[in-house]
Amino acid sequence: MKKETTVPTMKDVAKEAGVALGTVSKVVNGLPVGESYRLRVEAAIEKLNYQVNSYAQGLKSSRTYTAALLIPNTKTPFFSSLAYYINLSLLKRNYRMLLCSTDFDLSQEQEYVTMAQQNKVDGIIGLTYNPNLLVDEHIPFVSIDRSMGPNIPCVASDNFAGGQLAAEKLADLGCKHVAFLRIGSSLSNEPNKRKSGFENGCLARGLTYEMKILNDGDSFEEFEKFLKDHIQNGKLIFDGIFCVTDNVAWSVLKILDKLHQQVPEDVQVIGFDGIRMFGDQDYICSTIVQPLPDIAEMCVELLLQENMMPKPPLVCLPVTYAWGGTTRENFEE
Amino acid sequence: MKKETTVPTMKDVAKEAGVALGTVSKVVNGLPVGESYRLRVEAAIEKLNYQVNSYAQGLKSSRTYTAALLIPNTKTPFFSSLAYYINLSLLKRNYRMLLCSTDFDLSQEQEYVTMAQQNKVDGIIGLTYNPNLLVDEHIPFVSIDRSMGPNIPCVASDNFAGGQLAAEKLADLGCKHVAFLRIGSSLSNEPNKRKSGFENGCLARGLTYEMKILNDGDSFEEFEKFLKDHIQNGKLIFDGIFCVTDNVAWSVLKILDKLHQQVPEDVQVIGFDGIRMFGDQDYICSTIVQPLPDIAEMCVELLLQENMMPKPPLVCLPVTYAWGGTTRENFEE
DNA sequence: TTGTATGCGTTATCAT
DNA sequence: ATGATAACGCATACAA
Repeated sequence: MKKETTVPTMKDVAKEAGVALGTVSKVVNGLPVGESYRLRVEAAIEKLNYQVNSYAQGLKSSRTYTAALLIPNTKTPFFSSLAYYINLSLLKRNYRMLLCSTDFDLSQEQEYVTMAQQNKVDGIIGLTYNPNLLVDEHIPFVSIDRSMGPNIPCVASDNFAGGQLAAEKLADLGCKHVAFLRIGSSLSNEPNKRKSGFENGCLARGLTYEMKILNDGDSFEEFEKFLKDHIQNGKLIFDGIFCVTDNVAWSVLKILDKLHQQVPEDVQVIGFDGIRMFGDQDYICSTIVQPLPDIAEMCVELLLQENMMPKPPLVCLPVTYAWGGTTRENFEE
Repeated sequence: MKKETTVPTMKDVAKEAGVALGTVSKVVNGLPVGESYRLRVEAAIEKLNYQVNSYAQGLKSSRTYTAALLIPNTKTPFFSSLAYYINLSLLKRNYRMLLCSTDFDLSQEQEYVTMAQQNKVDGIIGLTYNPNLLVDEHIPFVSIDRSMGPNIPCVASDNFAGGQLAAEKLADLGCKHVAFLRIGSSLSNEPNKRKSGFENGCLARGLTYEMKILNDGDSFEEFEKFLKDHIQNGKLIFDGIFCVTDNVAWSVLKILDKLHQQVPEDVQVIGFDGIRMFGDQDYICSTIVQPLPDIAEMCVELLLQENMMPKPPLVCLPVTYAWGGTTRENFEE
């Protein structure tokens, strides 16, 4: 009483329908075939519950209709939303998504790329941190947030404009002396431009500013020290703070609370990313929103576009400002 | 000047090394082979930058070392964390993960299952909502949070114990009259047991309670109405509220704030799931924490265990209580 | 239009 | 121990 575990193949279908192998193949692939034959084949497929073996298919065509997404993890809201939208965009084109969490591990990143190249996927979308990442010429690769060379397109938000927008918003809302708080990799990537954009915006709007840039190992307590050092007579000398991410903003909000500074009355805070509670509800803070659906769509588009021709090296997508409770709704003096 | 896009195969390696095809295969698979041969083959592999074609491999062995994860999405914190841990557990066993977001779409769920059965994956882990989901006998399937039949193991938190624990905690913290707020599918699944567990706990500890159970289409405003109706002389008659998820708890907290009820002074709130800010920081509220890493590990273990023998139909994993600011830290009268 | 035959890259079973 | 050869399931060029 052994359970028959063999799955029916095209050959079985052909035998069942009393037609040739090739005919079945044509029916399966929607190629023209005699009506009566088609019906018989379809009946046989139904009867045997036949499914094409995509591995045999892939072996022939070297197309797998699968793309790999390399991101650090899916726990962090930004990455998990990104994964969500990229999955959606891939699905729209009938592609499946292989998810590869790298946990910021550089060698893991390389391993995944190598793995992905073993003909398992048609292309890779990667948000990676390994500056020496080796990726084969032959496999389509699209990078997020970091330029990886002339032949690999990079998709990102317009981080510079985002920084600028933050400065402008703070100015619009009445700020005079602001701060920029940053933590991040020493790696050269697109999000680093938030700083320059912010400086630019401050200069343009006559805001004076100070910066606190944490090193890789530092904890958020450094921010607390920094802010504490800038309190005079119980009052923070900044009336606006731009944080490099919503996560930083959120930590800063906790610190400000501890230091008895009212937000947004005493000091207004703007973050970056556009993280929402539970993925789709309120914003955590006032923020510069990254256009995740657009980023995803662009990545997939670039990855799958047939003509390898003119792939742009860098695509920056427009960001928007969203109010999230940590800035004034309107400026009234 | 056409770019040669063909990838080297075993045959190329064999030719390069001057050995037979089979020998290369053995080297690649770590089978015993003459030392000098091995070195020559390895050199050739290195030189040609050869990678095994996993599709050809899969065609032979019908093992793909890939599992599919079916979840509604990766935007919601609970699902995205789940995906993260399952990915980790799979990786530990050298399995890759195909991510399938179903968006709660029942037909989409079925489509994914069918797709997954096309020999693309060795097994499926699914958190699904389609009561009529058809899954082939031949493919290993592990369900999360919902029993799907005698042959499909189901892994879940001990939801009943979780509900009970919530009641006990509220009792321990001095509550007398509490409420249970629930929203969820009418589908029969494990999380539904939170209610029974809570009732059970209330009875055991002499708590009186009321319930508000929303229907599928209802909005959270129903909760607001319910709570407003239970305010007497400006004071809520409940001193404790158990919410079926952290998401509900969070909405309830906003409502309570609007109704000028102090948390946890006037009323204590406990959620369920153990969602943290940014995936790994503070809890959103006091909560019953689901053991996601254990759930993931158990799912993968059950999915990949070789001997198909005695798969338990239902595995319930222990939950814990975590303080998250919406309950008192200790009970003092 | 339909059937037949070959090859995709790998593994495994043979002889050698 | 190594080399040749036959499958694996499908697609396709070619013959009927």
